[in-house]
Amino acid sequence: MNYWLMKSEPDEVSVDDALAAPDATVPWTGVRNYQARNFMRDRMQVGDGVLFYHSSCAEPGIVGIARVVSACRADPTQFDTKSPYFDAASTKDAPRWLLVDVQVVKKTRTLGLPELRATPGLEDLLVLRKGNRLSITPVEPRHWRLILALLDQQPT
DNA sequence: GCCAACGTTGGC
DNA sequence: GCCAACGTTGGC
Repeated sequence: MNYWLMKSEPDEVSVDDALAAPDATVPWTGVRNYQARNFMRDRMQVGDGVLFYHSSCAEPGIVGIARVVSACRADPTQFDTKSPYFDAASTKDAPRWLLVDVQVVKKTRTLGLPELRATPGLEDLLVLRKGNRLSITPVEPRHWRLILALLDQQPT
């Protein structure tokens, strides 16, 4: 059992969009970074915990708890010529890009970056590190526990 | 819109 | 394999 933080731009897929989907489950399309892909391929397992994070928006931060509900498989958008995620160099025999299905367990309050940064014990959370751009990052169990506790409290 | 940080590409 | 140029991410 591992824990992850997964970024989504709410303009594309917000936590509300995911909640509105059948079974509150969405295919995590559009990962086009090898390190993030390899996390899904090599280390993610069904049942892993996920922090649903909104990026590139007015209030970036954690907005929900989710879980991984499928093994990784080929991301169909890489074969869709009309998709911004189309990759002409990928083939169906050897798909380059993968996805997993993610199910929202519950929407939470927005735990924004300033509050995350101000929380003792989260200094090493990868998403807070300067220059971090990875859309999928592993989350330490102690960070996971701390964040879940924070989400149950009022903003500080 | 700006820009720092990082990833990718491609010439050599 | 090196590394400069370029593209992307994402907070502000």
